[in-house]
Amino acid sequence: MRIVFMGTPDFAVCSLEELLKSPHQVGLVITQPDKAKDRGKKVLPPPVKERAEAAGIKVLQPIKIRDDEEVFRELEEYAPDIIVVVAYGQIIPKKILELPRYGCINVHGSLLPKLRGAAPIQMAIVSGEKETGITIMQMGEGLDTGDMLTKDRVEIGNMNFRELHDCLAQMGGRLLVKTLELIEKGEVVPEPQKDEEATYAGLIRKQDGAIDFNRTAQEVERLIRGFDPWPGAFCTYKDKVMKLWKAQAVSTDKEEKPGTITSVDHKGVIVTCGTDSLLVTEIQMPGKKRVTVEEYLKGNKIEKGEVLNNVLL
RNA sequence: CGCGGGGUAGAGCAGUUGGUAGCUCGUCGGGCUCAUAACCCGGAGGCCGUUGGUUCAAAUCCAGCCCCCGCAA
Repeated sequence: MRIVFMGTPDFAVCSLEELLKSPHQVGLVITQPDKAKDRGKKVLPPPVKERAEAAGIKVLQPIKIRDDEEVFRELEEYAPDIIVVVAYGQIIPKKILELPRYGCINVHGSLLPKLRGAAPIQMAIVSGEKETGITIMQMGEGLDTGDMLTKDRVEIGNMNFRELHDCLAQMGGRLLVKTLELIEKGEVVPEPQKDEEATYAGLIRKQDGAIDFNRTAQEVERLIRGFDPWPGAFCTYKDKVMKLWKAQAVSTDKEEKPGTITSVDHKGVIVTCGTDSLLVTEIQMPGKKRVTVEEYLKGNKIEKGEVLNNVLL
């Protein structure tokens, strides 16, 4: 099939990669404009752009695809059979959705109708789902509300965000190629989503990583794991921001105020939470690297009885 | 030129009023102990990120470069 690919971050690169390996023909890629990110305010191209250019594919980067006439003309001219959208980052107007013969399909990182929205992978971990997966759907006008075409699932286990992200990205690419095959053969059976079962995972902001020790140790642990490596879960220690990167919930009978450190040794630091306690084993202070608590203690001191505070926002 | 912290022994840190480098852990050897991620004794291990400058003398002062990290986006 003649395909137009729309996507932006690493997550989308996997799908593009699989398409390039497949017999399908990707003739045009649309991605977000280059943005100033990172230290030193460097302007960097989105990962999908880099990969597409390496493959010699034409790349368009409209500021607002919604009312970009030129992009629409290019699309008409290329006349794709289908448009594949993976984490593109902009709302796609109806006239583009309806342009290709098979319309637009989207690779989404959750088992719809659960976790519609921008950050399904992090939120699958944070909200404590046992399993999640990939859903490929026919795009409609609503937010991730289109009919579901195919699904693939995976157990979350103890994966952190990075691990689950990479896992789903690859799974998405493979399922995408398989789905295109089914579409060509006319073997897909679109299944409507049950709106009443829908949940949402909105854009994550940096401050969502603020830890609240009044919550249960399990919840805090999931926040740490689900936001690793970005944006990270953090609190304050001695008036500095401390990020927690690895921890596990442990049961206790202590009655300390949440945030209180009740034990410090080479295995880690035990912090009281609203329910149960958290054994923290890997941390990071500002300007420093991530280190295990064991390493941190070789050159620094943490005293029993000190308190980790919630960051005040 | 977005703001800021940092590169010192395998690891984490101290040392910056310039004067031949120190702590904790680890490691190696020995001892103690029923036992030990415990304790005691002893040893090895650093061209102090890199290049150049100031100086009798630089980890320490000055300039450039490389790399790591926090914030902000």
